[in-house]
Amino acid sequence: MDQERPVKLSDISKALNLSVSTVSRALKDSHEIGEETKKIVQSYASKVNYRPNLIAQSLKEMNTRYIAIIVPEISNSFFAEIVNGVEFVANNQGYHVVIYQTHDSTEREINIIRDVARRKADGLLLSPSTNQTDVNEVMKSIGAKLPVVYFDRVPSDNYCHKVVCDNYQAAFEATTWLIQQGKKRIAHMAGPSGISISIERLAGYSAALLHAGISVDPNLIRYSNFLAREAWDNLRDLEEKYQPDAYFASSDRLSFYCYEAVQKLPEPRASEVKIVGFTNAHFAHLLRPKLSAIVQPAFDMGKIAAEMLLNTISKKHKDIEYGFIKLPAVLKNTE
Amino acid sequence: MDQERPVKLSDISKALNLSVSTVSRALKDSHEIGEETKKIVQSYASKVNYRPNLIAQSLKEMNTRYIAIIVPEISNSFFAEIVNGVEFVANNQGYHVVIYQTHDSTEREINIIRDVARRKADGLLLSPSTNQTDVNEVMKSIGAKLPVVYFDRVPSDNYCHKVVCDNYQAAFEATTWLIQQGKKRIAHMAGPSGISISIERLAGYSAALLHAGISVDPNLIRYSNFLAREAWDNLRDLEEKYQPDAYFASSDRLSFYCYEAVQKLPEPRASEVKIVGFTNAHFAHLLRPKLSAIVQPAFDMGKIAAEMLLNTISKKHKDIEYGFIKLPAVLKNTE
DNA sequence: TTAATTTACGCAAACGATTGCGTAAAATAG
DNA sequence: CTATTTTACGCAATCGTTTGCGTAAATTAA
Repeated sequence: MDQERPVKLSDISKALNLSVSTVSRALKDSHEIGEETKKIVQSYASKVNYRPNLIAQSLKEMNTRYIAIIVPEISNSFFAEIVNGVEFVANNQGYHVVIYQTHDSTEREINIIRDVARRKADGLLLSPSTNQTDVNEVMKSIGAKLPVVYFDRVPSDNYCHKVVCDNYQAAFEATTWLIQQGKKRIAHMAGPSGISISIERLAGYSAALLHAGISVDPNLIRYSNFLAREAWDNLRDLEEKYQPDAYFASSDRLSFYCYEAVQKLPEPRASEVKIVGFTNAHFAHLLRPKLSAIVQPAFDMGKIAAEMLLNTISKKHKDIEYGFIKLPAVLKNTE
Repeated sequence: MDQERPVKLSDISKALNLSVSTVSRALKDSHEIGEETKKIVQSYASKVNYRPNLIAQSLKEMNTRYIAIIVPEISNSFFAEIVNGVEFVANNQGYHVVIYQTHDSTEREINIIRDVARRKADGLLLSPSTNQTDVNEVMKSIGAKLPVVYFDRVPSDNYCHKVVCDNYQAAFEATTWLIQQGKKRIAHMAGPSGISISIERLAGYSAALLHAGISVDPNLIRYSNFLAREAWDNLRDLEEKYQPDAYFASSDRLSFYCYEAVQKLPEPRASEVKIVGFTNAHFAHLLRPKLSAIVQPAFDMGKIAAEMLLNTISKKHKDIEYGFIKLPAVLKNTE
C-alpha cells in the first residue's frame, strides 16, 4: 500500500511494461504518446502517488526553480515583510523561496552565499552586511552566473539590480518633523558607517537640519554596528554629555533601544524627548509615549525585487539592463 | 580568469590528464591516490575555484544535508527564536536549514510539505496548522521515509517525535497570577479549537479557576482562528456583553490584539483590565500599562527539536524510539 | 629471479529524470 | 498495391559526482 521508497519512473515503466522515456513523456502529456497509453500511465502514476524527484530534475534541467533570500534577521518585521513580498511574487511564478539569516555576521553571510551558489539556486536576493569588500569578493569568486538583486543595503556601482526606499527623503522628513516639534538637539543613531542606508539617512538628516538653520553637531551622530553593547554605550554617552531633546534612529533595533533608554530617564525628560525611527514593527503604534515610525514599503520592495530577479532569470544572459527602483517611505504615528 | 561556467570534475581531469574518478578521490584525500597527484589536483582545484555541484552530489548520495522547518510566520518572535535554535544545532553538524512559512494556510502548508519531500530534505520540523487530518494525510502520502519532529502544536498520538512547552502549567500559573491580582471575570482568548496547544492552555486556565473556587464561564472563552477579524469580533462581543476584568491570551497575536483593544477602552477600565498572554516578542516589556508575558523557551525548543531530528536522521531506520520533550515556560513582566 | 602483494590509477555503472534520434507499425497518398 | 508520411514508442546519452572493480606498474617477499 504505502510504498517505503518513493516511486520513480522506472518503477512505473516496469509495472506497465513500457520504457522509461515513454512514461516520462506520457506524464507530461507529450503529443508523441498515444492517448490510450497516456491515460494508463497517468492513472497508474497517480495511483502509486508518483512525484518526480526534484534533485534529478534539477540536475538535468540545470535549474532548481527556487530563489534564495538572505536577510540579517527574520524576526525583524522589515525583513519579514520583504520576504512576504518576495514569496508572493515567486510562488505565483512557480518558484520557491528559501530564507537564510546572517545574524549580521559577515562570515555567515559569505558561507551562505557560497552554499546558495553550490546548491544552484536560480537567483539571489541580498542585502549585504557591513563589510562589502569581502562579500563582493565572494560574489565574484562564485563563477556561476548567479543572478542577484540587491535590496535595502546596496552597492554603490550601477552594474547591478537594486531596490531601496528613499532613505534620504525619509530621513529628511523625519528630522524636519522633529524640528517642527520644537526640537533642536536632535541626535542621530546611525547604523554601521559606510553602507548605503547609513550614508543616505545621514545625508537626509543633515540636510533637514541645515535647511532649518541648525548646524550639524558631529557629537550627536553615533554609529553602531549590530551589537547591542555599542548602541547602549552610545546612548549612555549621549545622555551623559549632550542630553539631546530628540532621537532619530536609523533601524528597527536602534529605534527600540532608543525608546527603552529614554523611558528609563527621569521625568520630565522621559516624556519630553521625542523619538522617530525606522521600523516596520507591527505593534510599534501601541507604545506610549509614542514612537514615531518611518515605515518602509517592505512588502512592495520584496515584490519588486522578486520581479526583477525572476525577470533576469527568465531572459538569462540577454540584454543586461540594470534596474534601480526607489520607493517612498512614510512617516507614521506622529499625530 | 573568472570562469563563466562553474568548473566541474571533468574540467579538472582534462586539464590534468587524469580520470574523473582520480580527481574525485584526490579531492577527498583518498588513500588510493598518490601523494604527488593529490597535491597537483588539490592545488589546481583551488586555483580554478572548484566547488562540487551539490545537486549532483545529492542525487548520488541520496541526501541533501539540509533540513526544513515550516512555521506559520517568521516575524513571530516565538517562531523566529525556534528557528534560531534549530540553526544553531544544525549548522554545527553541517546541515543547512531551510525556512518556510505557511501564513496559517493549510493549503500552503500541504504544498510546502509536498515540496520538501520532493526536494529530498533530510528531515522536517513541523508545527502543523489547524486542520490536522489533511496534513496527516499528506504526511502519509509522501511515501518517502522523511524524518519529522513536531513542535509547539503536536499530534496527540505517541508515534512521533515532539517538543513542546508545558502549556498546561504555564496557563495555570498565568491564570492564577491574574486571580491573585484580584481578577474574577477572566476571559480566555484561545487559538483555534482542537489543536494541542489550545486544549492544554484551556485546561490550565480552567484548572486554575476551579482551584481558586471560580466557576468556568463558557461565555468568557473565545476561540479565534488566525484571521484578525475573528479576534476583533470576539473582543468586541466580550466587551459589550461581559466586560471581563482580565484577559488571558493564548498566542502572540492574540496578546497584542487584546492589548490594543483594551487600550482603546475608556478609562478607568483601560488601565484596570490586566492582560497576560503568550508572547516572545522582544519589546513587549516596553508597553505601558504592562503586558504580562508567558515566555516560552523557544531557542531551547528549537535546539532540542533539531537534535532529535538530526539524531533520527543519522541512525536512519534503526530503533524507532519516539521522544517527547516538555519544557517549562516562565511568566514575566508581572512586577 | 620469480611470485605475491601493494600502489595508483582508469573504466563504467549508478543516482532519477529528460530528450534527440531511430524505427517498427499503422495510416494515408498516389 | 506500392510509396510516403505519420504515429507511438524504445534506445541511449546526458546532467556532475561517487564508487566498486579491474589492472598495469611498482614494490616487497621468498
